[in-house]
Amino acid sequence: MKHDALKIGDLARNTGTKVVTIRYYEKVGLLPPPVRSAGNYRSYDAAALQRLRFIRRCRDLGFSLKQIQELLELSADIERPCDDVNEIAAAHLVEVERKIADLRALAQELRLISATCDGGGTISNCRILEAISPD
Amino acid sequence: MKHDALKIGDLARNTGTKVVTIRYYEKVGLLPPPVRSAGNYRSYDAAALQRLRFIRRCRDLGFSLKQIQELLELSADIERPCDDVNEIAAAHLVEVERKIADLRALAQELRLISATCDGGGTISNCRILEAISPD
DNA sequence: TCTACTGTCTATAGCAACTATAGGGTCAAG
DNA sequence: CTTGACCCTATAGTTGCTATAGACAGTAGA
Repeated sequence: MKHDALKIGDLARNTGTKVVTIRYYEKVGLLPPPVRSAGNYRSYDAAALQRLRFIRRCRDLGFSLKQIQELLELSADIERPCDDVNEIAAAHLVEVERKIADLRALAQELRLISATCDGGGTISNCRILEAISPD
Repeated sequence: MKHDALKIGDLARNTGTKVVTIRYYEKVGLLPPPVRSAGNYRSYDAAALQRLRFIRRCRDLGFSLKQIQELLELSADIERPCDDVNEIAAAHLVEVERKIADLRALAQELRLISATCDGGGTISNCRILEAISPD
């Protein structure tokens, strides 16, 4: 008795993923092709659900599909040192922190630029465009 | 005497843009097609250089090509109210600030996850993978 | 049983903002 | 007159999906 035969739509609802996205994950090799029902429908088991949940969680954490692929491969090989996982996470953190720094500088500049607008003028004497223009 | 006949490579060096990217900007309508030399080379004038500088500056500020297109169209019409420009800049700022907030939450979670690693273990008891896994 | 409706299937094209590659033509210097 | 740096077009690839078309599967009501 297969109590856990899930259709793609069930998987989608259970993980907050769109059906097309699940098929896309399969195409790029993140999800293994599941068995098919008599009517050629994809039929998933609990392991697939678990795997997709992991993928989605990683996506929420900002990992790229490639990084997730690596994490999944690592996690399949229980002999591998844990440090490999930590390395991926740490590298990602560095990247995220760099992005934050960039965006903060950006926001500051945008605030300055916006502050130069006294409103009511026309483009011909727009201070914002001046501020954006180089030189 | 055309003192300002620039080839695409000159434009590239002067703006820190790759040659292919300049051609791409032309294809998508951000840069007008320039006149061509006898040998069919693109020949730019100072105005084109100025325009490309503006585009690159906006890209640095994180504006999308579509937003830049709007800004360029606005700036061509000197009668338009300046508020239109401010609106684009303000909307962009909101977006950037939202992105920063998201990334900060993310970084915090990644730091927590990474902190659970005591190193030297194997995947079989990897705390990071546990931390990432949903449920 | 028919029919309507929802869900699923494949395959293809599109999005942003480029980057890379192939296969050629142009131009200045040695 | 050949080498090398530059330029040309056109096409395909990248990331992570989303959208669309046209067809089949399964279910519930009339």
